Amino acid sequence: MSALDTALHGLRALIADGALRPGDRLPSEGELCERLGVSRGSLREGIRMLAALGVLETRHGSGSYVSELRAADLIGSLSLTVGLLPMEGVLELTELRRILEPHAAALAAARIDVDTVERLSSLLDEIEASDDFEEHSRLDHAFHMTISEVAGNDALTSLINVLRSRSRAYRIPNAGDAAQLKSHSDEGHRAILRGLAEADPVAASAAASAHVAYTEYWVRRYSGDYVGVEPT
Amino acid sequence: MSALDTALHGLRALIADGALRPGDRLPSEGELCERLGVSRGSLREGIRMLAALGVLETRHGSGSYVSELRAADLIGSLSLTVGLLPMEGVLELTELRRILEPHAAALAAARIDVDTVERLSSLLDEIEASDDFEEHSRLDHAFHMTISEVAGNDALTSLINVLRSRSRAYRIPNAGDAAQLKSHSDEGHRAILRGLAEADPVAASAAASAHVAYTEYWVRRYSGDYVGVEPT
DNA sequence: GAAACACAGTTGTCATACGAATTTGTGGCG
DNA sequence: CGCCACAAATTCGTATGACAACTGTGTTTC
Repeated sequence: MSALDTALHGLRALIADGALRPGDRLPSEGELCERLGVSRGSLREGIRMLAALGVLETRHGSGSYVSELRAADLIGSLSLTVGLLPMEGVLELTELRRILEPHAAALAAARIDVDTVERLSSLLDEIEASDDFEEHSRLDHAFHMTISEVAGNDALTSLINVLRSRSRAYRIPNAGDAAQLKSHSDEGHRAILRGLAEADPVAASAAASAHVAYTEYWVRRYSGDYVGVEPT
Repeated sequence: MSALDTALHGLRALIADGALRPGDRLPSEGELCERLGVSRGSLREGIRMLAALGVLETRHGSGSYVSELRAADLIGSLSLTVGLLPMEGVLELTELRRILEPHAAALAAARIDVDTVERLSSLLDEIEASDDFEEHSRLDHAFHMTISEVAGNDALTSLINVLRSRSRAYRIPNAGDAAQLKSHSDEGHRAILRGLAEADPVAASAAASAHVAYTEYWVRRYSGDYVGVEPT
């Protein structure tokens, strides 16, 4: 077993066994080196790996701490890497969105309150008025994230966030296509909001499903492997 | 910007910009240190972080390589950490399973062939005959993974695998409860398989949904926050 | 009481050295 | 020529020492 494995599994075991709980501070690097029998370099590599996965957080001059170990945070650690996926991988993720986003919309429809509906509505006003790509992307993201937050499952929200972060990065080069996409997207948003406002999970879910499917259509179209007819 | 950030973002940029593609070997650590202007220690910490996230793979004496960057692999990197989640987090994940597994079952029902149905059936024979916890757990896992593989989306399979790996770890201490769980679980498996064999997505999905819900019932029951009546 | 300071403890970074594994080059042999 | 054995070079793995940067705390000073 390599020194790195020793450090990694040693640290993980400290948490798994309950010796270290969320929020706790780890012993200093020097002490951990002695206890685990590895050099400081190997130990630090192990700490970094767990930090990359969202399990540990290190503060310069203070120490390393066990994170709160929320499912949403661990899932969120993927956001650093999904941006590296090639196009084929993005389609797999879009399929996951097609499952999760309608579900989130249905849950949200059952739980949403009037104030949130109002906030989403004014968000759509802004979106429709915006013609700057960056701003539009930001507002669009806020709209969808608000919905999944209302759904009430943080892990679900985080997962949707990770999945969306990838498709969101694309900018449609053709101006005509971009305008068509925006127009259709605006309609889709209104349809989702109608479902939410009427507390109709089926309608909200169906609208969200159509919305993701439309996104997927454009991803396929620009990734070159599109086969079929244009969506209506 | 810290040296570690420099190394991490430098490496990530090499991949994001296309200078390094899946399968490529990275320049040696010495050369990367010069190019990025950081020490070998800091560089290695960056490499380890990307390795933990499934983006890089290092082979002793040979070099570091860009992974295939499959969505399934990146998602699979979570399996090291989900085992550390406290019980509340597990319930969030079970809710995700309640969304994903029925969907996978529905997809599988539309795509499954006779041979696979036969294989699943004999797998269930083994499961029902088994009374060893470890073996039962392994076979149960094989049954569910086969279904999600048939569904045809590797990212979905990997995600379900990660989510299941957590709930699977629990052993029901009470012998009577364990027997009841197994009996009910066996029935659920047969119901799912019937849906698959009849190529009935709705039936398969409903059976999978009930199966996950039953698991969730036991998780809640043993985590102490169960409120409600027993499932039928 | 509040601000400024000094100090100990901790992580961040670098440089160097050597061990361990792989890859490559080389020479000899059939 | 093809193949094998062996040595050399390359590369990652690990350890050590040193110092900078930062944090938290207690103390001094006004």
